Amino acid sequence: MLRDSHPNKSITIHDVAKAADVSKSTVSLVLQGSPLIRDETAERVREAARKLGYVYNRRAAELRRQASNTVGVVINDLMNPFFAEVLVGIERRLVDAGYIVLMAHTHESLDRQRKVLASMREQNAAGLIICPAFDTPRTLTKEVQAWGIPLVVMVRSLGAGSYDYAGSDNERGVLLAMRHLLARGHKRIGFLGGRSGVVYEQRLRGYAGALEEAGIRLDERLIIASDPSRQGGSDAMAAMLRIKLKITAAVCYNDITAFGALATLGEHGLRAGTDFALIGFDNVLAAAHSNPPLTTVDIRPDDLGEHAAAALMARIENPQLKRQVYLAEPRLVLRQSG
Amino acid sequence: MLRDSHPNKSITIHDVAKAADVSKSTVSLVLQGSPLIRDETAERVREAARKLGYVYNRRAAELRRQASNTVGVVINDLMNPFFAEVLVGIERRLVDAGYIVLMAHTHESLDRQRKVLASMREQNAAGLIICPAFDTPRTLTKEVQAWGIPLVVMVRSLGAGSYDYAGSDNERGVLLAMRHLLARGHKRIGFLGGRSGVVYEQRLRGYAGALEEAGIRLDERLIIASDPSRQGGSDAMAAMLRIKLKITAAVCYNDITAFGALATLGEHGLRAGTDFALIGFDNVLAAAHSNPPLTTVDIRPDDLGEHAAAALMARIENPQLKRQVYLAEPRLVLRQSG
DNA sequence: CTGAAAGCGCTTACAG
DNA sequence: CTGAAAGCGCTTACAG
Repeated sequence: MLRDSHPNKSITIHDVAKAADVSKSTVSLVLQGSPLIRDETAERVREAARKLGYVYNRRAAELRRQASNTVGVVINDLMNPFFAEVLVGIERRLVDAGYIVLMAHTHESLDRQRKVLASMREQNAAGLIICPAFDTPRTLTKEVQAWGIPLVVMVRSLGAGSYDYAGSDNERGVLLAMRHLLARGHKRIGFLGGRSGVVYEQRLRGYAGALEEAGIRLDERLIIASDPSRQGGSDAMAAMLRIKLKITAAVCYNDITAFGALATLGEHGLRAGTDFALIGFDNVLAAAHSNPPLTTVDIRPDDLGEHAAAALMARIENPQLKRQVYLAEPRLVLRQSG
Repeated sequence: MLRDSHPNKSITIHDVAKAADVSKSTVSLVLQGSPLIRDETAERVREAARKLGYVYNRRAAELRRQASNTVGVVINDLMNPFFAEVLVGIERRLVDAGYIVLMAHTHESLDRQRKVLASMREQNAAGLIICPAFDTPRTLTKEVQAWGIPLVVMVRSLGAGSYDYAGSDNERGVLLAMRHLLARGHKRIGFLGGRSGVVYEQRLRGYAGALEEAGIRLDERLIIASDPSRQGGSDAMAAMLRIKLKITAAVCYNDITAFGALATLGEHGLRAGTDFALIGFDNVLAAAHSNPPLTTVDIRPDDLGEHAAAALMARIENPQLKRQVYLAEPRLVLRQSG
């Protein structure tokens, strides 16, 4: 069987050199497209390489050059389409620039996060993009920087510090959503889902700010915490309906909690947009096709990923760069739910 | 700034050896936990390594050992949560076994697929898991095998051949869904969404088979093709409602097309489960929380990913293994939509 | 324009 | 139990 023979595993520039009757150096130079080599020689070398089925061993080259073209990206919740879309953006930008991505999923496990980070370090990653798991110690950024590896933190800020960051203006996003609801005459507006973490706090701040702006006193009972998941959103909406506080609208922690809320509304014979106004956050692809389509705060997830990647590459290019921060400017997308 | 000094980049076993006053060989042996080294010496070496902040350079080791602990996985549609879940399963299994994953996204682009595959080859991947982009030539498996790289194809079969494969019994899945609908008395059942590809053909075969089993003539007009996306499902459902053929139920190409269909139904004031019976395929996480919750064919996406990973590792261990095929056994999950 | 030599950070026979 | 030497597949001064 072909796969047993590993036919090309043993073919190196040395073999190509012999075949083309030149030195290893010449082969290497040709491979790098160096203008130092005469066209005729170069062609002969390329021909030999082709004929032998030579495969460049990039890792060997990188070892020698003390370089790396792999970037590690660690995601903690790929089941949330938001992160899948961010990842797509990151990957696209990185691959276009000639990098290749080492991807790891932590499932919010600090332990796993620690392990994959160490692993990526051993793999000599040129840089790291990480959305930290919940409860990640803030010292993480300093730690990674001490490793000498360029880092960009995304989505979940890790507090003050001199690390690069790509996220969104969460406070303003919720503020926009709230203003919209307020302008439509809603008085009793809930904040649905989510429970903790910086993102949660920032979004909640937007909620509080909008209320204050409108001169409405914040009623703690209208803030219904839950897991930041579909199930959580579903449960939170059930709780909201149960407490009967004449809530007529809600902004959700994120789109997936909103989807869960939509499901619960449906089970109660209610429809967002007519019986209740519901707004999500993120604008994942699915938001345009939920039932009903979700009004939400758009922070362009894939674009966010691209910015994270761009920041990392800039940092790799120039470690001296001053702190880079990308904050997606939120934009309210009106659809049918609210 | 710390990141500029790359403090550990230069520390090698050579430095550790000097510090511990032993040879490089000894350090290497200690790092590998060899029993050949006296405890006392080993401890001294470990201490020195710790003190110096030594980081193992796995790639150098792999170059020397002609080994690799990275596995490439190429996905073509990460925006479909099905693939995100499959990827999670793959990653989990692989990382648990000590591998690290190189991940690439092709967006159904053959060109990109070719590039990332070549890139993974240069990176000396120990194996490859790929869900081929649409229209991938069937020769791909032979090509990759000729590279000497263990391969498992997932989800989209590439025809007959001696490659390892992880997918699902699509025909039977749809058959189960159809039988359920038929048993509920539906006569005019549509097949919604999707357009081409093996998976499409297999699922359609299940549709046709069930009809035949029930003695119902297949009416081509009830097969409404579309993009295999939410938008496609939405459009397909709109078309289905337009043609007024008294269709009372449908099975969808997959869950995301079903989600789109749900949205269209909602826009028409209809609700799946009462006004129309709708069944999806895949059972992505979101299916449990759509509005209404989606009855669907469960093929346990993350489990499928784990099986793909397991098959690859088995192949890496033993290239002589006979062909491995994992076909997820579909199971109908009854929820509210149908 | 091209070749010989050294070296990237490891491991692995081979001695002793 | 430990060390000296060779080598994995490359690149890069340095000669010529």
